[in-house]
Amino acid sequence: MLTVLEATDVAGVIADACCAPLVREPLSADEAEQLATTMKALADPARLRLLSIVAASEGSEACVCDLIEPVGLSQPTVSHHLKVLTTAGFLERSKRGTWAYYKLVPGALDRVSQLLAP
Amino acid sequence: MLTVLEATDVAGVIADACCAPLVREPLSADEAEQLATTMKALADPARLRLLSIVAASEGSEACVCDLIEPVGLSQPTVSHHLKVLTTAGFLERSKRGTWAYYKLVPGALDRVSQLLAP
DNA sequence: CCGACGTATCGATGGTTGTCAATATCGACT
DNA sequence: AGTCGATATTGACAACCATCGATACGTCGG
Repeated sequence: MLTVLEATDVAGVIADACCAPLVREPLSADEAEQLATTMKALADPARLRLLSIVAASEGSEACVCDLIEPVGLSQPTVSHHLKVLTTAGFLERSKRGTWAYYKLVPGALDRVSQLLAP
Repeated sequence: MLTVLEATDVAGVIADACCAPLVREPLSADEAEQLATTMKALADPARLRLLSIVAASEGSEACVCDLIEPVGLSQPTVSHHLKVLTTAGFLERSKRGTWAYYKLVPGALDRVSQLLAP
């Protein structure tokens, strides 16, 4: 855990006009490692469901208590997955009172999408 | 290993005009499982490098012998990763003589890209 | 101040997976 | 047939990861 990466430069690689980075030229070892880290965050069914539930919520925002029952996992496990998604830059956390709200980071998914195809 | 999925319907989910499936409505357990399987194939640095090398080759095609040295892994390991990518629908294999050529499946990456963002 | 509640962290555990060496398979060439 | 070269499969092992129960942390209401 905790191979971090920043939210705004999803994998340190930018798509140009021609082609997506993946198919333009061979990835370096470092680039591949970073992209893989990002993809790993999306390579889990629980996390994908969490993302989609958050996305479909009011204001693309949901609190942990609303997420536990839909995904059918324990509260610690849900908390863990949310942390992974946050660390990967897909979600951002804001605490209001006792509750923690998770919100989609605008453009984060789009950037990953752009890395794969033009 | 060997949780398969077909090439042409990347995750059994189709993007519509409005939103990508991921952000449109909550994914079902099955949909999430299938999408996760697809993403897992892309969540490894060696496989990403293999994909990018194949993509950057003549005719988006390369034989195994050309891939071993660039990624710096053993031949069996490379063969394994190529199989994973093929099973996931990203590559297709064609044997010519002693050599096995792997080629990008047109549109496969694009479909995954569409699943993540409009 | 104390109990109740929502959330995060910790420790343990079972399952998955990336890797390699060894071996099998298959095609080509003599 | 026999050998060699390219690729795939097998078996084993270490590292990683998803999950849970137990617990700690913070915040609100009495």
